[in-house]
Amino acid sequence: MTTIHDVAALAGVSASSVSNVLNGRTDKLSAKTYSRVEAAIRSLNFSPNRVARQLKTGHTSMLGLLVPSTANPMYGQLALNIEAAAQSRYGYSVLLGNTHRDKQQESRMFADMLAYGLRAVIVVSSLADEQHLNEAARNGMAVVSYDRAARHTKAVHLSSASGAGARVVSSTPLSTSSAFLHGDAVSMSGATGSDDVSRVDHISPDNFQAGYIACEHLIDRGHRHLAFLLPSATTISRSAKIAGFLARAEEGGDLGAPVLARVVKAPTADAFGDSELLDLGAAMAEQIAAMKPIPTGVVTVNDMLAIGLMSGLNKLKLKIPDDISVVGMDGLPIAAFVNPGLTSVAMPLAAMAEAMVERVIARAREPDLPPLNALFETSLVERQSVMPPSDKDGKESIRSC
Amino acid sequence: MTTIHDVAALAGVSASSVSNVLNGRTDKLSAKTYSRVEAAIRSLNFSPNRVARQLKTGHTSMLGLLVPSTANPMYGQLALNIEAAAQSRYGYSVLLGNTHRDKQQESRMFADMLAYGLRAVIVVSSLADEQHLNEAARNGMAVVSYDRAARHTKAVHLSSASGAGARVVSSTPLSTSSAFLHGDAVSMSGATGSDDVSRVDHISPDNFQAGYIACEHLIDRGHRHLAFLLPSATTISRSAKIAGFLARAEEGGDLGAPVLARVVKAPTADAFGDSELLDLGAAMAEQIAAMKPIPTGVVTVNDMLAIGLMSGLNKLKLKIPDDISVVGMDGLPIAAFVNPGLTSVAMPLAAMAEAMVERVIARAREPDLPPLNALFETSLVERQSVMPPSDKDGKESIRSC
DNA sequence: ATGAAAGCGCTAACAG
DNA sequence: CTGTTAGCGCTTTCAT
Repeated sequence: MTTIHDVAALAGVSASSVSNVLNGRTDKLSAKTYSRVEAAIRSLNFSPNRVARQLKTGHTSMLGLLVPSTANPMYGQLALNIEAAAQSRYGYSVLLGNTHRDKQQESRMFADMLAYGLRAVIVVSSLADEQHLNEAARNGMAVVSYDRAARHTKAVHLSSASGAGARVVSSTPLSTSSAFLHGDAVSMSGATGSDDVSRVDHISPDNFQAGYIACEHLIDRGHRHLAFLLPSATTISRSAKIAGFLARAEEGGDLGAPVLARVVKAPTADAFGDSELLDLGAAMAEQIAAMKPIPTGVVTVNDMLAIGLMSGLNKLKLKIPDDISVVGMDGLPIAAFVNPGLTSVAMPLAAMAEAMVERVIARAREPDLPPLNALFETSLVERQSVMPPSDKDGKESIRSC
Repeated sequence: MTTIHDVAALAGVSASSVSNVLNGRTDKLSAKTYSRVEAAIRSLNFSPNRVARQLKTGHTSMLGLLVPSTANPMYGQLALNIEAAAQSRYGYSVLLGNTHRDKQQESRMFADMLAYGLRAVIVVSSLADEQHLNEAARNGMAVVSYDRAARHTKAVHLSSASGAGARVVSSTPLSTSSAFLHGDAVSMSGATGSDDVSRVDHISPDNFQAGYIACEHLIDRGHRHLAFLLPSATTISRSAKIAGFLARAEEGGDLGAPVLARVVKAPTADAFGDSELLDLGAAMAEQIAAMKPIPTGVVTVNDMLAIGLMSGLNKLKLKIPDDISVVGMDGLPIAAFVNPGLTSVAMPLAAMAEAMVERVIARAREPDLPPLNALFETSLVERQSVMPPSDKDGKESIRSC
């Protein structure tokens, strides 16, 4: 391995001069020395050892990324977007960890990253508890958390360098029943005192809004018997989605027609992780089918679950959307290619990815930034999995061939 | 940040003793000193700085992973499996890079990883050219390449620690027309002399076999007009799949009935990457529909392309499998959940991931290992996207309701 | 404008 | 058994 000293020797200067060239300190060298050193660097094809540099400066261009599972296309896509933004805009590389939403693993990975000298990590929604995140932040990590609705958010506009129309909204516009959200979110800080302000930044789709929109779409199409489907593990984002869903349901249909809205969770014993959402959705079809009255419209907490559910329902001879309408959340590309195409609430993934990268790097540089809680707008993308219910009770309809 | 010296001070010993404890050199310390140091470590919650350690030893527990795009569930899954194996079996972390099959990016990422002191990287099939991989290997990297069929393979049995039934076969059993494979693969080494033995290890599904199996399945079901669909960019693995496909087609059907087999590539101008395979498949439906005679069975180079294709065909009023049968390759979980379920040639992903991790770490430790070329068996998983053709010419059939 | 020297936190001879 | 010493490759005062 060629070192800075080899370059120095070849150029006939000292190591410090080479270092100065490497760091672009044009002012500290004569033009001729500078170019002589440059030539030496090129001719040796020298590239400085980042480890040595990091040991000296304490800085590294590496950022941590913790997701539940890259096997879930949602997180695969997110990882792609984050890596692209980090790489192209800041020259950062990403160290990846799959947490499976396991707190042990997550903590261990944080520790690893800390030991590697990383100062910036992006974490995707783990369980409700946020203590380990705060701890990492206290240890000098810049951490931005994805998919955790903030508690008391004011409208915020993100001054993104790319500024690509990423609009950030507060959760209040839809706050009709935001007490639900807040009531639930109270448990978020766990044991920490209420004034132990979180040192982690939050960037998230507006999950309350997503639940609200999904529910509203079904109601607008005439559905009155609704269900919200999710895995057993509770997360902040899932709670917010439920809250939005229920809030809209409470508002009722036309002329205040009552809407029956139920939340159905997988059995707590379910052994499905984020890599097995499809199987879980399929398995839960029976649970839906057994409900009385059977819901005519169901919204799922994410697209993979919806796709699994549709398949399971199909096996049970329940047709989508004829017998049951389904709306997912995520807006995955693949959702357009299942049959029928899945109507879904899309999240602005690329914009959020950029915002997270920008933010985590900014905070690593400037730890005393005021905390950010940014909620990104979601939007409904309509496909073929929703239609009006065949009759008011959601009984199976008779269709002619 | 607490250092080894803080620990040493607290325990009343020297830094070296602490170091010895950290590295488990029980023999070099008295039992009592050892436990005193351990106590100090615990009480300070000390964790050694890996950067400093790496600078000193030259070793890091980080491995590089280069994939085309984690947005393709195939690679998202692979990333998950690799990270899991690396982490749980060796305590390694994974530095991720999305290459988009771009040689520039790939080379830059290799350089980055080298600068970070990584000594092990796993790369997924980039374009045909392998020079940059060899160069990295020459620079002291252990590189294992995924999804590149080896040229002159002898049967190899992988002595995997997990040994979970991962059977490794050579490509020769199916070599009826392996000349095709070899002829194509000749371009693989590019400008390097033939004796410049590749220093990179190869682990791959048996792509020739996969193509062969897919074709055979269609032929067995009575199809005689076949097509093989793929993106414009040529890779080693794609060539091998085509070769297997054509080889089986040449063998013909029952009693030597001739089989018409055509290869259809996306227009070279296509702007679709690994993140847009679904769209590409959908877009290529027209190409298929316009073929004369129209194929009754098509196999695609991967599942995402197949799923896109089915959707596109569907829009063209061509029913799957009634009008056209489709078989994909990869065996993605999601393929079971589209409608109809996609018949696909599955690759033993987890086993390959483990083999790659094991191998890349082994070679990093022992650079002079003989090169490995392991081909893993593929297998057909039947779902609902294949049925016998409705008539010999593949004309659209009339179905009664 | 340039170089000498110190040191980031750790490990590994080598002495004692 | 334990401590002293040197040094991994780089950056950064501080003299010159």
